[in-house]
Amino acid sequence: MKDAVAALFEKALDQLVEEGIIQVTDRKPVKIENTRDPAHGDLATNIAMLHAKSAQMAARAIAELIIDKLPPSEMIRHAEIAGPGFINLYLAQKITFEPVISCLKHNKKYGNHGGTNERIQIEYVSANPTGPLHVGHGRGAAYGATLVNLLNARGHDVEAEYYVNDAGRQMDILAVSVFLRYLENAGQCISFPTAGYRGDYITDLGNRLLQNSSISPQITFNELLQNVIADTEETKDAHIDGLIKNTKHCLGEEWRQPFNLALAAILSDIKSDLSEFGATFDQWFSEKSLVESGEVDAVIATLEDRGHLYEKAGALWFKSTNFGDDKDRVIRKDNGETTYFTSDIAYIANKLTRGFNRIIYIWGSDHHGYIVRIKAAAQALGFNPERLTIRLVQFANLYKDGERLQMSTRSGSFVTLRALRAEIGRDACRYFYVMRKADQHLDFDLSLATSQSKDNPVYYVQYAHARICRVFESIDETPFDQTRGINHLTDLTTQEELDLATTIGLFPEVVKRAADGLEAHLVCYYLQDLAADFHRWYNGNRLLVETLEVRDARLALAKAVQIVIRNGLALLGVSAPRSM
RNA sequence: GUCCCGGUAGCUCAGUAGGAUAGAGCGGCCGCCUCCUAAGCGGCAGGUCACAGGUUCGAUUCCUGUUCGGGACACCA
Repeated sequence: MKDAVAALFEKALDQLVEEGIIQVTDRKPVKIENTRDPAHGDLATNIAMLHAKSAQMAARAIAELIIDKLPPSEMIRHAEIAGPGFINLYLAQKITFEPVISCLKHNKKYGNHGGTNERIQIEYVSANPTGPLHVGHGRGAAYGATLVNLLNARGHDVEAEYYVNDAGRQMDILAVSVFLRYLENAGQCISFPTAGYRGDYITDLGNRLLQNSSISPQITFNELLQNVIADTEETKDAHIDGLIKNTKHCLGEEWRQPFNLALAAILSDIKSDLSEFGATFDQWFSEKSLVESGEVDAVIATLEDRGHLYEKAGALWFKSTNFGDDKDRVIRKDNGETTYFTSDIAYIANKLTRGFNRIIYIWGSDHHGYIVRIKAAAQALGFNPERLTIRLVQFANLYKDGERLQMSTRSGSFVTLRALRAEIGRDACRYFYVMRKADQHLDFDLSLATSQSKDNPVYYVQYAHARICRVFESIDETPFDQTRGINHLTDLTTQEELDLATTIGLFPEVVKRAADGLEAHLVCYYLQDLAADFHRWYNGNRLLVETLEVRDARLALAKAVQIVIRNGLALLGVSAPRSM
């Protein structure tokens, strides 16, 4: 519709130039904007001001000429010059209600856009499977899941993926932690390493290992301590590495039992947690599979062939400084092990050859230093780094009773996502997590969120939906006739009704902007605006009036609001309750 | 030291492809239920958009500098 209006202005401008009335050396495209203030009409354009300079005329004079040449259209009721040279447009009332009709027609698809043929992969959460998800992961999950919905609504072909870090040292630490709890459960006296994982879930896993495994229990903790440096603050890493080495040696093939048990149990917990949270994935990609398939070695060879590697101090380095990084990065340590970064390079290579036009990563903001690095790797492998988009999510700070809660997976004193959901519910969780810009700190006040008070904006939006449902339930005798309602929409003349229709019309644009800019929070603000428009209208006007034409027109408008709220909340993964 | 993110109402925050009188929620004050859910609505008060330059017809928005706050900078994952 805006495009059609813009075309009218282009035509008028063309004519003025053609007739030589104005000379424009720097022609700019016409932009039609929504007005912020109803006093400025429905739409506005600054086209006259943009050309004032090159035409060497006053903006208001140009505006006058343009309005003069504007081709007649039934869309525009009135055009006027305002302020320094804006042209404000008042739409025909019929046009104002067009979005309502469109919304009723498309229903669940209202707000969606046509297919773009763009294949996008989005990777999110990807937390190490070393423990349950905590509230910090929750934000990435909520943000990523909402983006998946938004990008789908935008018409892209989206694939969501979780990268499982099931290889590497952290997993070894996990396995040895479980094994030590196993020994402890078996009655041995152990001293648990400082660098081990300490949560209760580790003890539970140790217990399960004891009950289900076929590990021969002769191994003693003292054996594992052979030649291992003492566990002090300075040597805790070397200490646990020694324990890992000895445990692997003592257990041999059986090492896989604590390892696999822990991985399977924790991953399955993460999967169900995310699923209950409404965060879905098309693919769970294993880091281990990259190692086992030889892709890690292959990518090292490729980098070697391309001349991006060198050796120094016994380690193999990637010359990432050639691609803007501020220092080179180790690919293979002097002890022969590859680093997590090496796997990441193999992973990005794998992703980039799977046919996606665009690859989106959602990372915790503490990873911001890796952006340059991963793009450098992509570039070194011959790919265009522009295909990668990396979005950082600031961790959420959790507050309770005005006090900030400390979180640490290692110490076990963290608050899990599961616990958070249990306390405040999925809806409030999902909404709160994304209502702030992702790269901003989020203070998550548990006391406030658990209070279930009206301060919670999610209730405000849901309440509007529930109210509309109740209205429809209260219809007596003559049922709602949508066609009759649509035919009489122009009977609705109050400012509240016109505002609502206009706001409904903004929804597809909001979806587009939010998807294109990866800004999920826009949906929250939009829904709060829409709900506010509705509550204002509802409060001052009775919907179920005697005159059926007016009643059904109002019901048609209310139904459109209901559809948009439902669709908008669905994007956020929040339910639209029929009653509250 | 280098690099990110930010500084907008008492508080928490929206708002930039540059536009008109800068918005919302909460908190404060004053009102509104014989009526489809008052988990709601209306009104009032509250601002040198951190500071200083620059670009522009026009800057909260873009550029530069300053300042303050948060974070990141491993042969860790």
